[in-house]
Amino acid sequence: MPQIGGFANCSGLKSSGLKNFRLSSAHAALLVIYWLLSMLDIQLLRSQPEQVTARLAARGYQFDAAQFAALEEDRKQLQTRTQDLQAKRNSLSKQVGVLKGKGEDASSVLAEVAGLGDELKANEAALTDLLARINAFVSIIPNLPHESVPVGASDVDNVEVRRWGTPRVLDFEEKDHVDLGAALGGLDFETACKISGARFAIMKGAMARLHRALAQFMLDVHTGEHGYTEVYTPYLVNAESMYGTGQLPKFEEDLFAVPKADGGKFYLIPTAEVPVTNMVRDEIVPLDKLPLKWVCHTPCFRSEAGSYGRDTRGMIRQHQFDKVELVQMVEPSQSWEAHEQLTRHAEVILERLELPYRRMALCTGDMGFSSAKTFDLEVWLPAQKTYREISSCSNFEAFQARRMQARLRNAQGKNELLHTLNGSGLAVGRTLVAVLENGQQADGSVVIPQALRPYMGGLEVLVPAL
RNA sequence: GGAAGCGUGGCAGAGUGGUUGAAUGCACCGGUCUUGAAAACCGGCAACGUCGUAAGGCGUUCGUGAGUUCGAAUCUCACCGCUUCCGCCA
Repeated sequence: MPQIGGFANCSGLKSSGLKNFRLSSAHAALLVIYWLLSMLDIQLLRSQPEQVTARLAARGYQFDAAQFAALEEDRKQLQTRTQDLQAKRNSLSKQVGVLKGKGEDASSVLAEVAGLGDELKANEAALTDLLARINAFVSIIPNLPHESVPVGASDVDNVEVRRWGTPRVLDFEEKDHVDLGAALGGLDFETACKISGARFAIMKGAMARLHRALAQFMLDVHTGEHGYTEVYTPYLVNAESMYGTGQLPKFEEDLFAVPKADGGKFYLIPTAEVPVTNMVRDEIVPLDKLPLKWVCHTPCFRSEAGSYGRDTRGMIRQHQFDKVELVQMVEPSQSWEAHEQLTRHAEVILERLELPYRRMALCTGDMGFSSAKTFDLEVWLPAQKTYREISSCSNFEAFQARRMQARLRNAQGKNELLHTLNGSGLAVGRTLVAVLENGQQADGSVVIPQALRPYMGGLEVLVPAL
């Protein structure tokens, strides 16, 4: 089993100064700038602003190159000046030590260094402030799309890459999973609404078991056949982790937060991507441990702010849903091959479950913030007579790794950022929906896919209660 | 919850105000020797940032942050984490 040196040591280390990302002190800001500067390579922003601007424009982000250049100009000047002053102070202080060591008078040197104090302090403060502004500017820039990503503005410009399976032609009026679930007596949204609110579900009996069976099945395939190591992680994480994978600082409103007694807060994970990917934060992974391949089954919590009115019926869009997540950390040269493999790993689940799907290459305008390229897998839902997203498989290249300072030691003994990838393999709730709707029969019963039957005690059909 | 202690480089472990970015050992890399390997010996070996075409210079970092000081791994305060003992609970 892969092990990463030292990550058991969870003592907070460099990160606790970043709490809530409020740059409350000079040093915190310096740390942010030194450790986490940008999700994009800052050198690239400096050396090729035109290309960066063009590529970001393709995904609908307006990069203000002129403002960045101005900030950089100021930064360069201030930083040089500050470091000169620091160097002077250091060397004079050393002289004091030498003189005192020899028992000589150091008062003239002391007077000289005292004169530096105010200017140095002012410069340091100004630099801290400027670096914080640059960081704020740069940390909300999304990743650059890979050159193979189709250019487009929204989901209508996504490109279908392949298609598997043929939707059944039903000779009866199809039901959606809500009606099927109600008739089967296993899906209950009303009671869930009473005890929690909208966008929650209760599953009972064989339905609950089917849900569990799906997760078990997925885990078994990924661990047994695809070479992933199962991992169990916290569901509550700190702000640094959310920052590392890119949910913060930009998307706080999508998250649920839990206050802590000390005034800080935990965030509920919106996906296992967050805890799993952050396992390598501030780590340097030896080459021979790569690739790291993790599979993780967790609940996911999303506020769904801004999606009022969308998918309000049924289990498609919930505040809480289960997902089996695939995560890989690989050498940079391997990440595109890994992206294809990881996507296949998710597709295999759909095929084993006999669910028709298609693979979509997301266009530049529809991709997530951190992604360099994303394939969505969409499963056929008979009741909606359309394909709906059930998995999203992304290569982030070094984007997340840069923020997390997740590195590998290469063959030359040098540290370099590794590449991170992840994908749903699959979203369990939506898979349940797909199994119900695709397996339905005229009498409202649902045929359980062969692959799941061992997990259902041999049960072949879900039958409506009379 | 009460008491005590600890947090230094990949690891172990020195270091209590002044060329200490940090002794020493292990690990690792290169070399000598050897038919080959081991051993022995010699040499090298932190990260990040920044300036520079480069060579290299400079800055920051000893759990995190704030302070004292001309100067902090070393002193003060707060916080985080870990260990041990007692209590409590399973």
